[in-house]
Amino acid sequence: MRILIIEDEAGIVNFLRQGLTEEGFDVDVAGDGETGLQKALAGVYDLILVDWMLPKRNGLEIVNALRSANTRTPAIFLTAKDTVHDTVTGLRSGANDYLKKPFHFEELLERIRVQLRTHETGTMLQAGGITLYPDQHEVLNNGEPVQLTQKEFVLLEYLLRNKDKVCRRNRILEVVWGLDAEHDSGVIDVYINGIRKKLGQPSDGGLIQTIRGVGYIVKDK
Amino acid sequence: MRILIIEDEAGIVNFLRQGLTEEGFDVDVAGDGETGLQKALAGVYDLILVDWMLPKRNGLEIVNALRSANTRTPAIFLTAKDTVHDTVTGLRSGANDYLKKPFHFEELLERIRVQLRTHETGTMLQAGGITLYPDQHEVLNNGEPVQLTQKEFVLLEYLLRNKDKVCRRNRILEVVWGLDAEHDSGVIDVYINGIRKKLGQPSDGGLIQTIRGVGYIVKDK
DNA sequence: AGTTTTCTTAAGCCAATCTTAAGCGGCAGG
DNA sequence: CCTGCCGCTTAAGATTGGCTTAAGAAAACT
Repeated sequence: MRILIIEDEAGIVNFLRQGLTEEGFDVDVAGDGETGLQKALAGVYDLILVDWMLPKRNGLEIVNALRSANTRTPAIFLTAKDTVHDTVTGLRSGANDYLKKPFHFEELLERIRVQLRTHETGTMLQAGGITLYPDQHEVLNNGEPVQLTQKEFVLLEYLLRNKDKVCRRNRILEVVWGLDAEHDSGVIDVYINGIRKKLGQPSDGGLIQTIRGVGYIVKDK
Repeated sequence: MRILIIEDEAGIVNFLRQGLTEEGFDVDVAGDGETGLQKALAGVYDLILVDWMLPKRNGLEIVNALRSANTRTPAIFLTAKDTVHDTVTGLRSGANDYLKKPFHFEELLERIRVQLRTHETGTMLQAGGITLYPDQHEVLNNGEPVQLTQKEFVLLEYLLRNKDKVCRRNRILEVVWGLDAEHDSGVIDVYINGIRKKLGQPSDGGLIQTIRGVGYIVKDK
């Protein structure tokens, strides 16, 4: 998720950048209104945090410009202007939220999540060239859609959710097949084989590696 | 625009009701959590204002229940609980905004407008050449009106609201038929078949795709 | 009450999917 | 170097689950 911060006070920028980066966001910064608007218009961001008072162009102008350019990227005002009139003006300009300084980072984070929630394409799991969308029930192999059966899908999803961790055979049986261990009939092997084939992966040294006597592991790289 | 207020303090209720009515909203009130949730689940409101502390069921439970029932009606918390932790919890439960008492009516009004603005897609649902107007109870297939029965309409509406997401059979049964899962008698298939026919869609690879063992998905594009 | 529409149930059919089983081959320990 | 275990691969049989159709039940309308 890419977030653009349009803010000129270095202290706040650093504070935000560090916190958001730690939370796993890609953060980009613009130090004045002009470059901020340019970047925002590019439309590559999932969310924009914008200060009101800025050099060259103020936050209000930026959000107004964005909306009249039909760009719907969610925008949150982050500003010291704290009168009701300011808030109303900010929101009316097309912003999606308005947070008064000083604010708690936790609250900002949650309000960001609210905005991203409505815009979310859903979570996804990735490893190597594989992307799996649980919500869409879809798997892409280097961008190419791959047709997996239900069991194959569930198995691959389990492996991906435990990326870089060993998945023991009995655990897989339990989770995917709902069987107690010691019922190992070799089903897993059949399905691993099927998945590897459909993904064009070798049975040895590929994305899904065999740990003899233990289980399997998906190694991202 | 219909707004539901779930709040037990008469003073606040009157204050809100009067202000919102003057602004042209249709206002409905529930005085406790139980009836509030019932009304909210009906899905006829455009927005819900909810207090946190309520008789019978608190606001948190209400919003949680709404979201897990897949009802996306925007909800705004309106509460005296003002710690950061409360705010975060409220927003995380699925609410769209969180306003601490005491608040200015002007700000509430603007925040309501923000929610209605972003959710204004409610007037119509589209995918492929299909357009569905929930309010008019009308469906167009490439501009040509299509005659759907009540159940067909509700089912298609549900699928379109969850465009590009898998709709699981048990979820469909629950939402459209009000049945608990494990009552799968094959009704869904009959109706999907009917809808596909009326829309001139193939049973395979068309707009409404079957995900074997899971459910259906409407893929736009 | 009669007629028409809509909803639900049931059953047969077929293809996708799952499971089992068996042969093969490599790796590890003796 | 042999032997047994374990995973790979394949194919055949069993099963599931969705599609389709039709007919009876319920609801809506006249």
